[in-house]
Amino acid sequence: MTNRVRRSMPLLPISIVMQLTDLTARQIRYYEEHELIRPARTEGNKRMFSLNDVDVLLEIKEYLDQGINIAGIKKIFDMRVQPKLEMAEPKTVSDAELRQILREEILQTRSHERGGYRSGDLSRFFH
DNA sequence: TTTCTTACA
DNA sequence: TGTAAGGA
Repeated sequence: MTNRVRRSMPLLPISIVMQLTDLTARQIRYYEEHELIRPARTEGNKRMFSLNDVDVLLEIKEYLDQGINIAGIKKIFDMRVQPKLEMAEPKTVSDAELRQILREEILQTRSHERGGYRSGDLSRFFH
């Protein structure tokens, strides 16, 4: 049996994954909704996670700490699976694109966290 | 008891 | 995201 198969084997119930990742059940289910992970289901519809899922969740947590939102994480993960079709200049292009995306996402997140009061001030005059 | 879905705060 | 409700 390959390690690849081993890591993809659904063995953990959500309670264990919660302890392993320090994430709440709510968060884990939320990330599944956004297709960041695809846990298997038992006959009773219970989620069963693989070691692979745990790694992904830990990665998600790190990006979250860095202020990147779900949309940004999705893009990052998509790029990882789809390295890229056309690459005349491999590293150069990929790096530039990744930085570009990360920059946009970070700015987007900041506006979500504290940009509120700015539009709030203006909205008073439109009320 | 644990987990699930849905939905509201 | 947290939490409550109601079912499996």
